[in-house]
Amino acid sequence: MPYDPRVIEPRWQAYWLENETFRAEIDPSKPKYYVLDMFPYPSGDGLHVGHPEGYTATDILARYKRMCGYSVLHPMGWDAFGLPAEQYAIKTGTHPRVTTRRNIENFKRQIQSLGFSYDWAREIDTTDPGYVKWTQWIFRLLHERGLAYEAEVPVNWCPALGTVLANEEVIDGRSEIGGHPVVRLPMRQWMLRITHYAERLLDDLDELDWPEPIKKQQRDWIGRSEGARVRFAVEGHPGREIEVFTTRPDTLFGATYMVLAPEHPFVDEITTPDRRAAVRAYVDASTRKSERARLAEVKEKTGVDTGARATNPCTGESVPIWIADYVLATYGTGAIMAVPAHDERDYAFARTFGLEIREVVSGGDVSHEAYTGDGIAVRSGLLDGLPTAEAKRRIVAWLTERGAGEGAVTYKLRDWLFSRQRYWGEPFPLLHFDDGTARLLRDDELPLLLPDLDDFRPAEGGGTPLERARDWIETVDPVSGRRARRDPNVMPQWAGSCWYYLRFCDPRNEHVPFSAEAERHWMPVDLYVGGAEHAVLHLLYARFWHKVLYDAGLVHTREPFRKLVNQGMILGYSYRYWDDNLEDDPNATPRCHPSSAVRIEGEHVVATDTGAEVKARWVPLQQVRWGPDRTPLHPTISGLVLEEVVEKMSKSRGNVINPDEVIAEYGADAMRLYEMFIGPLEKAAPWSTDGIQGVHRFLQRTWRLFVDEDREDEPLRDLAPGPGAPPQARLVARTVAGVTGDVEGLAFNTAISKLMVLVRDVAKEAPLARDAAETLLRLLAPFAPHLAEELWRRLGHERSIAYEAWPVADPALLAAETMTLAVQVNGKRRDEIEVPVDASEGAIRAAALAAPNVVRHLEGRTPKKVIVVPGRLVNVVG
RNA sequence: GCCCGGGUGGCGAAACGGGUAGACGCGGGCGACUUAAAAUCGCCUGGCCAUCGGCCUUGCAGGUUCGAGUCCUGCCCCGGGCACCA
Repeated sequence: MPYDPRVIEPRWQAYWLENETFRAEIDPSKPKYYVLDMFPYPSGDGLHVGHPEGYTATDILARYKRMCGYSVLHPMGWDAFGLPAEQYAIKTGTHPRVTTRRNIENFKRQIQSLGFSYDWAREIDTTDPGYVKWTQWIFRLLHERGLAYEAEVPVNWCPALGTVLANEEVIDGRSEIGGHPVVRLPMRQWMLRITHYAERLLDDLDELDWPEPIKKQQRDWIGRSEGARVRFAVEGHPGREIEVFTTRPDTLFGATYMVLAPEHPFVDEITTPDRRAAVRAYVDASTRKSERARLAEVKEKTGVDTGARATNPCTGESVPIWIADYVLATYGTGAIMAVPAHDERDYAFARTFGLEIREVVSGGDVSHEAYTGDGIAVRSGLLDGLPTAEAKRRIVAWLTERGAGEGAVTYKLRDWLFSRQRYWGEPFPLLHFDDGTARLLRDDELPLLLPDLDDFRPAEGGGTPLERARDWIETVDPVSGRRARRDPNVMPQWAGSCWYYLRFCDPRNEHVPFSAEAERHWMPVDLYVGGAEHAVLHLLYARFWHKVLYDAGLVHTREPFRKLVNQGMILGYSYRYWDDNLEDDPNATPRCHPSSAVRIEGEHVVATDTGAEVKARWVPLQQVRWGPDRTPLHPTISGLVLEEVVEKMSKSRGNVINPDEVIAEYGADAMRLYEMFIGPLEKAAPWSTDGIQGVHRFLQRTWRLFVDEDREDEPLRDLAPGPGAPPQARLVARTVAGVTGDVEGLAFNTAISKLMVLVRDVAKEAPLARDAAETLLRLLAPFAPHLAEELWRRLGHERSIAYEAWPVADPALLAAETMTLAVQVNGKRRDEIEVPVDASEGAIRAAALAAPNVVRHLEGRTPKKVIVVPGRLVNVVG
């Protein structure tokens, strides 16, 4: 039979499942390796070709490590709470549980059809009551440790989604999901005190083998600033002091006014009667203003004078106190000392309102811009003549001595807003009483499950969906018999993904979230692969929970993920043209234009000939007609040339590739191979329908290397016993060494190219030897496991190839007898020489100078210098 | 605006401490097999000039070096992150 993945792949997938080939077991005699994928949200669209990229990479490594003798933990599960199932429920009335179950089944079928070596006995679903129980248990732990609290905070309210969002989920004043407008509103919410862990979250990044840009993003997000807190007495309000945070205490002598955030608690109290109306109007306006509106006005500073004044602790000078929304209530102390000469924002503000700009650090020209660099302190009393660093030290000591301030560290990181006004999430495991107290549920009361609803919209009057379940919300505490209310909020989707990697260690435990034994054996995760979009969100939250669990003695490592790799996105080719049917009228007969006949004019795109505005249209990949020279053409409009664009796959662009179709046509092994061959794992690259042909041919060629398709009964080819001819054995050894190095370095694309060379050349000169054949299959097994298993079986092996030993290259075979050296004359390659590997430098030099093209290019000159680079080349300078 | 990545053939890419630029694959060309096509196999395929051969070429312009895709300086373009954080 010719190579037919449709027959052999399902057969081996069934074999692996039946035999539990990939069951992970604690085996103290072996080193362990935990290789983890970021588990997916099982969406209704099913898998797209982007998912299997990371999954294939981790699978290759898992299979490789098993063959190297590791006990490998390689699990898969579902991050199954989330918005889409809930929105689908609102539209159709289908319970999210039903949608979720259906989507999981589809995802699982698709993932299994790729032949990944997951231990399915460890499958996790974050919506499963057996999992929710422990997510709630960990929330209780956070609460017990003082890390969960309720607070009335200004939140990011998204009216379209009907919920609040974490700061991290708001991009440019719009929701990350859907791009809906977000406004600031004060609301009572659950918060997690991630800020308590800011320092450790920052410091422990150093020990992690993560991409530097990701670490930097986390460092920037945490945003540590070193400086000082300084207290300014408010005049006429004895005992009242405004505390500010500054990174430049050395500029204190240049503080010519102060600014409070409009939300600052002192505003009402200190505002003078004549300023009250103006201040109140400004505060009202700025609370109503959306984050987006505030952002749009960054260049124009606004603010009002409160009429109050404060005393500069250094100069004793009286300075005015203003309020302005360029000072953020949520950072530092919500108040600043303004030093317009040395801060760009204060400078702009001072210019707008005619406030004094006083230079206290030399080095710039403050008459036309703020000078923010270091310099020598001037007009600063005790600091005069000191460089910036020294001046900072001196003034902090001075302030500390007088009790007017002290050195301080501040972070940009805010506490984590942890409640959502939604249905499909984990309920908070506690009861609220009328007196404002609350009781966390005990172990035997967990999990607290969601009530059933048939309407999942927010309740009337601004309530959450859960408030529709009156008899669930209104209850009686079985412990005290008191009337109680359940919390109407649910946890955000991040909750489940904050600890799933721990549950994978011991997924069916009913008594604890995971046993100490399992955690101690498997943790930390040795390799974690997923998309870079989780750089701050998931990865920061999970690290935070992990540290809390560490402090509680439940895990033994400070960090959960030792090595992190971000796979690049798989992009798609889309095909574009333009028409003037701006209203999308289905009955219109629009004028169509190729991209070569339009131009961009500001925000709009117009046709070059008429100047009429046009709109982009996409032709789905399957409908594109191919002209001569592979020119993409519109399927029906003759002569309309389409523009090929590489972009993110999306339904609207018609460039989505369905893995099911790829597998049906080429098989899972080809799909796996192509996903890896397309380029380096970390890099984004477009999926090419032609490209997969190349790896498919490689698999067919491999098949024919073993199976004689020309004969009627298609037998296995005769294999020469033993290691084969020396050149063959050397090629095999070189490939073993190369592929091993590439796999260790996650360079799967080059590993595959080396396998291609091996298959191409291994039987070129001599018939295939048995040792070479078996080594080839073992090298291929992690990449194309179905084909490798099938041929391994046909070679007469009873057991799966999955636990065969990974081959080791014989060093004797790696060493060649002669080597070819390039010879350059004045840096340009002119000839090459063949010399024994152990040739002396003198012999190499002589051979190089004797090479015909070298003689010719030297034109009789005596070489000034001959550089011999061992094993590489010779450069003759003359 | 600031901070990260990244620019190498028609395309995806390779080149691991500066040492033969373009491995491997796609696409393309030529040939073999075939009544024919597909499949398969073999050869060629960075550009320019050419008889031997030579010149140019890793976004652009410089520099260091016997030698630069790789190191340094300045600039251009693309992708991502942050965005009044005092």
